[in-house]
Amino acid sequence: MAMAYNFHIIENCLKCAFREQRLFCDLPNDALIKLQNIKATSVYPKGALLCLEGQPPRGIFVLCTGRAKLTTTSAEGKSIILRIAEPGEVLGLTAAVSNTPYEATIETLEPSQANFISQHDFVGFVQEYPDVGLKVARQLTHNCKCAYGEIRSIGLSNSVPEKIAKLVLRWAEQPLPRKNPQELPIRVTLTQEEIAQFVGTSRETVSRVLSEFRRRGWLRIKGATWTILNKHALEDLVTT
Amino acid sequence: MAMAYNFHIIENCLKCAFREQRLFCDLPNDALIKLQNIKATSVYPKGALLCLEGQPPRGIFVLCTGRAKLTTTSAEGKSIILRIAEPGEVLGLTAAVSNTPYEATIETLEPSQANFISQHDFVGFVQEYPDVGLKVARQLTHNCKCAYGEIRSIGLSNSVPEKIAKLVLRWAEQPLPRKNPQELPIRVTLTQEEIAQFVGTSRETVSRVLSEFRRRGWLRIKGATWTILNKHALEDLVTT
DNA sequence: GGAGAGGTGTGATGGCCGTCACATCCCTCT
DNA sequence: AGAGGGATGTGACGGCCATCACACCTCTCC
Repeated sequence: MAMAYNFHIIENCLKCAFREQRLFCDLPNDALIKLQNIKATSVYPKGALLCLEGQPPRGIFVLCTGRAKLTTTSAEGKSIILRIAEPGEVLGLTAAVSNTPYEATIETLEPSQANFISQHDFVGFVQEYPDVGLKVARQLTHNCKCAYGEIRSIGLSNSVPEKIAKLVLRWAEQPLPRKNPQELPIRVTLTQEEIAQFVGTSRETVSRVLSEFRRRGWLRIKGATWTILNKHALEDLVTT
Repeated sequence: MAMAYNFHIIENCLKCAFREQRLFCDLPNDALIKLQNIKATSVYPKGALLCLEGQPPRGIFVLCTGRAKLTTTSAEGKSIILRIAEPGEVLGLTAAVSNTPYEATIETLEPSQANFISQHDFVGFVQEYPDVGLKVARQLTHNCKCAYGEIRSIGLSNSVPEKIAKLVLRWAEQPLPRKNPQELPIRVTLTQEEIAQFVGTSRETVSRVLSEFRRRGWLRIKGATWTILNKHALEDLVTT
């Protein structure tokens, strides 16, 4: 996989190009220098596990590059996706703040870079810089909102097609560059199995629903690139 | 309702008997004095609405006495309970911190007292006292955990009986004083309709499941007082 | 005390979707 | 190139539960 070679590591938080757009990293210089000192940068391949649900908190992760999947698993091995974390998010916060076991298992969906901060350093960092506390609160509200959205999606939708349409439309908010105004291309890196875990259904049902969407000419699927051909139809399904 | 007469209002946060047990109120004296100045105490009857989902945030509420129900509603009027807030919780935080519309509609389940703090005062309060930021983070992590628990409950359970058993067992963690060691009495103030909204099912199904629990001799229901007669059987249902 | 509203119990029916089963397709690795 | 594992498509079947419908019960409020 050539990926490893053109993967760019961000070593220095102060010079990070994304610094200002990112929730947690847009800090005053003195705080950022401290961050630079206490962080440990790591690079993970796709499918790496950053932490495991139920384990005592070791610290937090600032996701610099790549996306990660947060899942929780039941006793009988069934699991559900809580959310997909985007670059810039801080992971493991709930556990670190309340000093309780990790709520979710975090798995990278792509080759990723993350800065780890130990529990001890993190607590000191928060206490020393008031700005950091605010960022922490922001990230936590984001987590809450995602969770509430998930509850709405799972609990209030009537049918699986509706939930899947909802999910696809959410992904369509960040589309790929479009060539044809009628067509809305998006990139989907989740497997059908993962989509099933996201909407709380079975893999087979996802397959069937997507077939149906294609049959009706609403969607085209070619590998990881999906093209929404009839956004309106999908929206009608949701408004139900 | 005689309730109105023996309802005790807590006027002074500094002298509040619960001060130390409560997440948000266990603050240094100077912060508490400030809190005392910016808060507006109100008393609400049962069924009062503190805020409405989708409205711009006006401020936060510290729930001093009573419990409240947080719900979110879909376009077609179906609604689901996000959680039941207990005395001492801070409500409306997600909205206030991120300055976005309220995520939920908050309705009192009992006659309640709440201290309101306006958006403006709250922001100042957080910035002035670092301790407050920490408390805010704690409350937010609590919200997250509740939400994740709800997602697990709705998304990972197979059957409605399982979800209801889970709910009943959660309530059983704070039982009423028990007379008979075999019997575990709990107080349930939710209607079957509300229970249905909590577990994402229909009212009729809740009724049927509870009937079944009674028929098997696992549960006795007399008004708002339920008695768990066979905790083990309920737990077996959940372990599935 | 009677009306009316809100909460609850229960039958009948039908459809969605979970589960099992298997075929196919598409990678990746040797 | 062939093997093998993972991802996907699709049929058959059956059960759970949403929905409709209605009776009854229990409050509250004139």
